[in-house]
Amino acid sequence: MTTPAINRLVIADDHPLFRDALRQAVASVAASAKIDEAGSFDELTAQLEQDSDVDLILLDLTMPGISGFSGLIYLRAQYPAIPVVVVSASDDNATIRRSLDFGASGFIPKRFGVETLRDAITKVMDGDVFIPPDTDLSAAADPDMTRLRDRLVTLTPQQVRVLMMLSEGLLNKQIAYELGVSEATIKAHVSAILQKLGVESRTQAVIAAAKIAGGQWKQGTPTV
Amino acid sequence: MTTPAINRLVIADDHPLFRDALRQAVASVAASAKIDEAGSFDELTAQLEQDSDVDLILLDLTMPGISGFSGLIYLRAQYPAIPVVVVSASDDNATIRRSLDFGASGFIPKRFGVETLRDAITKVMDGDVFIPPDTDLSAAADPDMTRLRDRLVTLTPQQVRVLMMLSEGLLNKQIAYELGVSEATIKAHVSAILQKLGVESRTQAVIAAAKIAGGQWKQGTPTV
DNA sequence: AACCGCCTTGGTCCATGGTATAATTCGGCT
DNA sequence: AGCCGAATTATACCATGGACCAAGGCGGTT
Repeated sequence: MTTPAINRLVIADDHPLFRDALRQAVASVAASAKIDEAGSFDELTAQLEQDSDVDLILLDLTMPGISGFSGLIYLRAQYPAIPVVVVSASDDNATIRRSLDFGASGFIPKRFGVETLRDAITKVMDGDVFIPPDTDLSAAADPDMTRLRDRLVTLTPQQVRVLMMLSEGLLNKQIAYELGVSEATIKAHVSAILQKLGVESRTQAVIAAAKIAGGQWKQGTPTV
Repeated sequence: MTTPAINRLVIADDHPLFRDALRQAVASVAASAKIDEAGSFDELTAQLEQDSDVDLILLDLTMPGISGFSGLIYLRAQYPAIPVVVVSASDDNATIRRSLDFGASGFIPKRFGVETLRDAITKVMDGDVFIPPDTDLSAAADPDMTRLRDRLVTLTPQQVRVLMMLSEGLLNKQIAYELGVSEATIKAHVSAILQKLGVESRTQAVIAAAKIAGGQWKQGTPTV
C-alpha cells in the first residue's frame, strides 16, 4: 500500500461530534489504524506519556487547558518524531502559516466536508504536507514573530517544559519539585532559555512566550 | 441648558476618518466645546499630562500603543475625575460589560450612524450612561475576571503605572528611573500590588494583568 | 572509540526581588 | 484643626534569581 504504516493515531479535539467525524474519515482511509481520542490537552499528554508510540496526532488548536500555538510547540518539542496535523476552525492564512512554522505537518480546516476531509487525511498519511488549496502563504510574516519563533524552536524539550512553567508564575524551586530535579538544573535551564530567547529576565521570557502563544500556555490561574 | 459644562473633550482613535465623524457629531451637540484629537494612546496621555482639564474622553479600545482594556484601566486610575466613553468596533455584550466594569461612562459601537451617534453623545454629555439599546448585561460574568477586576480597581494611580511597567519586563531599578523616584518606592508599590492582586511574585502579577488586558498593556517589545 | 548535544548537579558570587517597619510629606475630607 | 489615604524614602533582612565555572551520565552519530 502507498500509505506507510500508520498503526496508531490520536485525535485531540474537545468537540466529541467532530472527533467522531474525524475518526470516521480516518477509518475510511486506514481501517487498520488504532485510533485514540483526547478531549483535552492534559488527556493527550497523559496518553503520550504512557505510550508515545504514535504515528500521527490530529490536534485542535483551541482546547481546554491550552490556547494558541503553545500546544503545538509543546508537542513538537517533546515528541519531535511524531507528526502533528493541526485541525482548526480558524483557517486564515496567518494561522496556517504559523502552524507550519511551528512544525505542523499539515493543516485541515474544520469547515471541510467529509470528502475533502478524507482527501486531506490521505495526503497527510502519505507523508505529504496538506494545506487548503486556496491558501496564500506569500504574505510577509510579522518579523517580530518569526524572530521569536526561530528562537523558540531552538529550545530543547525540557526547556520548553520549563518555559511553560515559568509562564504559570512558578518559582524555580517549584518547577524543580514538579519535574523531580534539583533547583540547580532549573537555573541552568532558565539561563539557557533567557539566552536563546534573547531576553534578560524570567518576566520578559514569560511576556515573549505569551506573545507567541497568543495568550496563556495553560489554563491554570495561579490562585489569583 | 440641560447639558452640563463640557468645555473640553478629547477624541482618541487611530482612524482619522472616524475621528472626524465623532468630531462632527459632538460639534452638532455642543458647538462651544473645544475638541482635541489623539491618534495614539501615547498622544492621548501626553495631552493629558500637559493639561488634564478635560471633561470627557472618547476612547477607542484598540489603538496603537495599547491593547484591550488596559488603556481604559490606566485612564480611570490616573484621572478618576474624567469620564471615559468607550468607542469600539467590537460591540458584543461581554466587551460592553467589561468596559462598564472598568469604569467607562458609556459605550458607543462604531457601527452607529450619525443620528444614533449624536443621540448617544448627547446622553453621555448629560451625565447618563449610554449603552446600545439591544445590550444584554444579564449574562453571568466570568468569576475569575470579576475577582481580578475588583482587585485591579483598588490599585492607586501610581500602582497602575508600576504594574504596566512590570508588564513590560522592567526591573524595579528601571521603573524607579523612569518615574523619577527611588527604588525603595518601587519596592513598596510592587509589594502593595502583589498583595492587592493576591499573587506572590511580579511574574504572576504580569500574568494576571495580561489576562485582564487581553494581551499586552503596551506595544513595546523589550528588545526581543 | 570518539564526539556531541542534552540533562543533570554542585558550588560560588552577586544582583534583584520582596517583606517588615517606620517615618515624612501632601492633599482632601470632616 | 484633625484625620486619612497616597506617595515617598530609608533601613535592615532574607529569599529568589541568574551568571559563571566545572563535571558526570547518557544516547545517538560519525
